Amino acid sequence: MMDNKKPVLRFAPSPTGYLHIGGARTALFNWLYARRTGGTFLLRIEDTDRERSTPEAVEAILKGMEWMGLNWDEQTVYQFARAGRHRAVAEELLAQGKAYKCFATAEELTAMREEQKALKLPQRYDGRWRDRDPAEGGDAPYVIRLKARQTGETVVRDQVMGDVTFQNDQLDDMVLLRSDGTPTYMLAVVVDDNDMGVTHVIRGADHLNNAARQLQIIEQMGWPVPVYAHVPLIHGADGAKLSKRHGALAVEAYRDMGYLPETMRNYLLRLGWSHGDDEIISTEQAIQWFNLENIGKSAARMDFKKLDNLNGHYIRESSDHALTAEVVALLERQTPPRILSALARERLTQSMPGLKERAKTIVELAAAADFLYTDGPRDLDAAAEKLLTPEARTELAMIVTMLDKEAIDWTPASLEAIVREFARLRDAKLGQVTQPLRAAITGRASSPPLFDAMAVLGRDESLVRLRAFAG
RNA sequence: GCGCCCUUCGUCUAUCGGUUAGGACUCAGGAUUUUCAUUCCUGCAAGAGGGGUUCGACUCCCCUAGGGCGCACCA
Repeated sequence: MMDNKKPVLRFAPSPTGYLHIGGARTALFNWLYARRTGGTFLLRIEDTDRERSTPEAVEAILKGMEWMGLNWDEQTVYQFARAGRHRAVAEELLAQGKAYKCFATAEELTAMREEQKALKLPQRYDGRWRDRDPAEGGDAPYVIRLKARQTGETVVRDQVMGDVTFQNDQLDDMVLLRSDGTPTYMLAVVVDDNDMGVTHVIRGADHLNNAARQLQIIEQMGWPVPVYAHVPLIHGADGAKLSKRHGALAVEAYRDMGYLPETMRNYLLRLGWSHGDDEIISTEQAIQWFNLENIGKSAARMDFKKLDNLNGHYIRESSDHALTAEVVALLERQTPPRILSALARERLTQSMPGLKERAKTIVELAAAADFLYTDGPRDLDAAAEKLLTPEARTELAMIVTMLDKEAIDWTPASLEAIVREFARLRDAKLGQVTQPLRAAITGRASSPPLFDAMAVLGRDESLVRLRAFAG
C-alpha cells in the first residue's frame, strides 16, 4: 500500500438491458480518468442476477462501448464466474463471527416489513437471527448476513458529494450470500473491486447509499478503501425520471439517429462536468483536462437541441470520406438495406463540402444527398413543385439551350458565369433563376450550392434533369 | 414513513465573500449568401423562499419548499 500505484478504474454494468445514456457517461468518466492518469480501465459485467441477465444485453453493452470509442484494458470480467470466490469471502466472514446465518423465510420478512410500514417505522431487517444459535435453524435454508456495526457512523468520503455521513443504526444487516449460495451485489462488488485492484470507483449517485454498506464489508475484511466519486444522474427533459422519450435510449439508438461518437463524448462529458467556459472539447483535450473536482453535484437533463448543435459542429469537422462512410453505413442499416453504387459514393464524397454544412445529423445528411443516389428526372417535393411554374419552365428551356451551347467544360465557375449572364439579360436576380434550376436538379427548394451539384452530376445527367422540366 | 443527496437564465454551466452574475444551446433581430445552411454581430433571459453570520453574500450556517436516490435472498 506504500507504493503509488497507477489508478485502476472499472465500469461495471449489469447486463439486464442495453447500454443507456447514463451508463455511457459513467463509462466515459471512468475511461477519461484512467486515460488521463495512465491508469487501467477495466470492464466487469455484473451478471450475478441469472434471471435478468442475458447474453444479448452483454453483446449490446460491448457494442455500445465500442461505438462510443471506450476501449477497456485486459479481459472482460464476468462476475458470475467469480461466485466461488464470493462465497469463500462470505464463509470467511462467517467463520470470523463477522457474519451470521439467518433462517428467516421470505414470507416472514415480508410480514416484518409490512408491520414496520403499518407502524410507520423504518423498513429494515430487525436482526432477529443476529444473536440466535444457528442450530435452531436446523436444515432449513438460510442466508448469510453481515453482522454490521450498530452504533457509530459510517462516512463515505466522496470526491463529488463530499463527506457523507450515515448513522450505523440506519443500516441493517445486509444479505451477503443468498440461500442458493449465490452472492448478492453488495458482496460481489466489494470482493471484485478488491481483487481487481480497483482504486477509484466512479459510478452513478444512485449507489451513494450503497457505498456506506459496502464500506462496512470492506472494513470487516480489512481491505483498502477505494476513492469514491458518485456522479449525479441524468434526468429527462422534464426533470423527472429519464424515460425513453427523453433520451434513455441505447447508445446505438443515438447512432441510428445520426449522432457521431465524438459528439456523444463531448456532450456527455459537458453534461455534469466543466472546464471553465469551454464547450467544444475534443477527446484529446478531455483526456488532458478531466478531473473529479469539476464534476457538478446536481442532476442534469438531456437537451437534444444542444446535442444537435454539437453534432453539426463535429459533422462539419469530419472528413468527406469519413462522412461518406457514415452515410453509406446508415443507408445499409436501413430496412430494406440501401446499397449505393460506386458512382453515387463518388458523388457523395465530392458533394460533401457543401452537404456537411447543412446537416445536424447523419440522417439529415443522407436525406439531403438523395439527389445524388439515382439518375434521371427528379420527383419534386412540394416546395420544388411550387418553384417550377409555367413561366419558370419556359425560362428553364432557354437556360438549357444556353448551357448546352456555352458550357463546354461544365465547371461550377463556367456554369455560374452563364447563369449570371442569363439573369442579367432577363433583368432578374440570380436567385430567381437559380431556384427553378435547383428544383429540377435536386427536386428540392434547398440544396448544396447549385453549380457544384451540377458539376458533380456532370453535363449529361444535369441536362437530362433540366430538360425533364423545361417547357 | 425513514435515511441520504441536489437547487444560478427554458436547458448545460462559470463564479471557489466584494463581478454591470460570464459562456454555450434555444429563441428573436441583423450582416454575408444562388436556396437552405454555415459564419459573424446584437438582443431576451437566472442565484427556490425565509432566517441568520459578515463591513459585504449566489458563495458560509439553519429552516422551509421542490426534485432525485436508497430502504430486496435486483444490480
